[in-house]
Amino acid sequence: MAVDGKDLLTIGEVSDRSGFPQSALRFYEREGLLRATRTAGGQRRYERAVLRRLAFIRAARTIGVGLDEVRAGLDRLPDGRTPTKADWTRLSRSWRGRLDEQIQALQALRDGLDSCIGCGCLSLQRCRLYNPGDYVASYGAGARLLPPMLRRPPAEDL
Amino acid sequence: MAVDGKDLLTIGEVSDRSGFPQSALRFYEREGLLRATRTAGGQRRYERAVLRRLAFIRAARTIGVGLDEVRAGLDRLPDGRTPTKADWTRLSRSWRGRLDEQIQALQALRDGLDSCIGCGCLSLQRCRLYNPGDYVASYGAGARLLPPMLRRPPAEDL
DNA sequence: GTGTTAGCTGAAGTCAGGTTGAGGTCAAGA
DNA sequence: TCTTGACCTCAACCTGACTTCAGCTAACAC
Repeated sequence: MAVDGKDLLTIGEVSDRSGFPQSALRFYEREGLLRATRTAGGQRRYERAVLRRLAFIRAARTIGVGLDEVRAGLDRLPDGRTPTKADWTRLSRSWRGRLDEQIQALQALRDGLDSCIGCGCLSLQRCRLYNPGDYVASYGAGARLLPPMLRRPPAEDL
Repeated sequence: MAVDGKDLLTIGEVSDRSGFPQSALRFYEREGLLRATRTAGGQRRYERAVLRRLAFIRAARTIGVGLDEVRAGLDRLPDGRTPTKADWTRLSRSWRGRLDEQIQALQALRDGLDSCIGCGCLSLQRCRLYNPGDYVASYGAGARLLPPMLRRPPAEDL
């Protein structure tokens, strides 16, 4: 494990410590989100800093940031030196506003639903749930507001 | 349009009035969410009630309900008679709780982010953003909390 | 040196929720 | 009747984020 004093990690170790499957780590490397050195035999060896990078990726994915954007963020990290806390903080600060927007969008939806429950309208013209606001509507018909991970199994009382 | 007094709608009319592309209407029919009668020549003719059904589908999709679950909901509508407002209300009431849960999950995420910003930690062990609560975590690694439609283009200050 | 476990690649598959295209048919107005 | 726009089917394709598989090699413990 501790090889020539450099303490590099195998893909299995990175997988165990980060929780990402090895397949995802290889995928992220292909996609340019991670880098790894190789042994003479071609196996990946990761620096410890990759764990922080993966933490960033996990956090970004959790709030719905796409990989393209994650890559863009990671690409702005300083090239030569190991990123500092301040670098990571700068990166994550912009998510706060994004999350706020997402919460507001959902709350608007809920309010719309409240105005529908009881009237049973779901009117094509008037219902706020059917005709969400501009922000939501601008993404076009059929778009998904919420992802699989927040979906529950069908409610019994439906 | 008004054929033998029954006032059936063509797929084009349903598309125009509902906002769903014709391709989606055909897809929903294949998936068992809609039904249509056919003309002698095989063209679809829809009853007006399909518009309300589509309103339900649109609303459900907007809050992130998958088609499987939408179908399950629609299947519970009374078979013989035209659904009443009360039927639709019953169907949509259960979404309220779901939306509340979704909003709470996002708020928890935001609070976690707040505790991270400034410390720049993103610690694998401690960071709440990296290790979201049980509800979220139970959906497994790599899951997406938020969908494309709530994603903004990359922020300039990232 | 041998066995076991871990790792490699590239291609293909998965899932949802549809869209797109080719090639052909129907319905309605002039 | 003719024409033109609307409609039909079936199969293939799309996006995003990965996973899975087959067939093979590396690393390490004994």
